[in-house]
Amino acid sequence: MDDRTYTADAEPGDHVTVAGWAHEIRDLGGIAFLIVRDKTGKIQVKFAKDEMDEDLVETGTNVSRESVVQVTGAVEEEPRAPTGVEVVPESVEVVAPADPELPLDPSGKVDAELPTRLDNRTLDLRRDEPKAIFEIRATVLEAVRDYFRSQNATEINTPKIVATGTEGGTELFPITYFGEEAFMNQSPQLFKQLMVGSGLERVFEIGPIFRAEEHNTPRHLNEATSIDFESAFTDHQGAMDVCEGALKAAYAAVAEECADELETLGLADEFEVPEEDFPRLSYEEAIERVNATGELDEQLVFGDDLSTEAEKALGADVGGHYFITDWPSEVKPFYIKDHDDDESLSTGFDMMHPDMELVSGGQREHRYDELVAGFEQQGLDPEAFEYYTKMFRYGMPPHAGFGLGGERLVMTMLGLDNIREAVLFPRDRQRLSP
RNA sequence: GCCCGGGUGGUGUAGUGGCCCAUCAUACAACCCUGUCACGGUUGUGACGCGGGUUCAAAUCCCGCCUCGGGCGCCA
Repeated sequence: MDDRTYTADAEPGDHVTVAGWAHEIRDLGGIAFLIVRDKTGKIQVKFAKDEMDEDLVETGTNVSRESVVQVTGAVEEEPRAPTGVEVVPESVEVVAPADPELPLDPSGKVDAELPTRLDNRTLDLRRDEPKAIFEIRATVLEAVRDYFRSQNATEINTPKIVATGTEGGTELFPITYFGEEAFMNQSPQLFKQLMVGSGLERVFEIGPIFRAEEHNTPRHLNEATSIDFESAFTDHQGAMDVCEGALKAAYAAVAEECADELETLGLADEFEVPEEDFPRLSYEEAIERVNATGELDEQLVFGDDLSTEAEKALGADVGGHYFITDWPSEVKPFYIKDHDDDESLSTGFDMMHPDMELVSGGQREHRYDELVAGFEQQGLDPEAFEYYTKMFRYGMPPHAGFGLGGERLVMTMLGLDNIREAVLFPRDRQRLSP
């Protein structure tokens, strides 16, 4: 089967073997057409009943839809065929038959709802639109990886099974580890920080994170892909620069390499690579701007977190990606450093898409005494994190970084209405299988 | 965690007390059709999430369960 020809590569005059799925069979009486679909597209196979071997015609026109078929024959130019060429078959083999009743219709004549599609993801991904999303997702991940490498960062992989949580706050999935209590990690935060104090200095990781929150929204997952970056000898401004660069690199790569996929998703005309610098609004400016929109019933005051409603009002007002900086210290976790000249303000930042939060980052607290004090202030036991705090006693440089939600990046980039569209097999409150 | 809203053939739907042994599309089966490209035509197959209740009468109203989606909180 290695010598098969992709349907997109079949040229008139070629003698080929194409293999793929029976997309559709149209029997017009004396003539019938079998449409074979593969990764690259579709090609029509013609059966002229009077002129061809009866068994051949029988096999070719009685295949059930979505069966795997292999067709060998001559490729002919044919203006009446959908792609301008068609295969005149010499042999047709049903490699793997499909049951006639399909749980969803890959030809797209009848829509299926998301849960049905996720239950039958394999069949769903025979359709062009979901397939395009994952081709684009792969391009996004490749682009950010290349970008981080160009920024002299080293790719790392940190443990997903851990003894203690990262920030204490969010719910963790407990597991049993050889009889001991353990958890699925909610973030590589602490480990990537340990690495900036190592000889690697500047690192990134693209990997899964696990959060046991029982939220049920179109923008949350219980297993998500986190795109993390952390660097020694930089501050929150430097981290924001890299964050912005990574996001722009992802958009640029998709614009450059995924024209067909964008076309499939109906985004060819509207897709834009952000060119301008992302505005960096301080938290204080942000709440003032939200209040000025008049969209909210109650005015925000300093110290309030931004509600979903507030985020949307601000996003609509700004109209593109932007940062919110200088958050009040108390709303950010202990490992975020406060400003030296104003301890009530942190160096934490969020990067926002007009529709939702994409990134959270900041300069980290690298001073041992302050870090341990931070643990205590948040009611956490520094002893439990000794593996982490200890390393701050042996020369931990100033550093900063961020975490970017991979699925949210793809979701906002493509205007998907549900984050589950951006994961092959999403894990959410209701879904553990497939 | 709190609060809403749903579950009707394989898939997607219509149907708010009798007009429903349930509509339409697609699928599937059979037949007809020599250029389809959502092929077309004829005939047929196939469903009210589960349990209880109200009523002369329940897909439709009520209760419980199961299950799914969404909003908020929180976050990436």
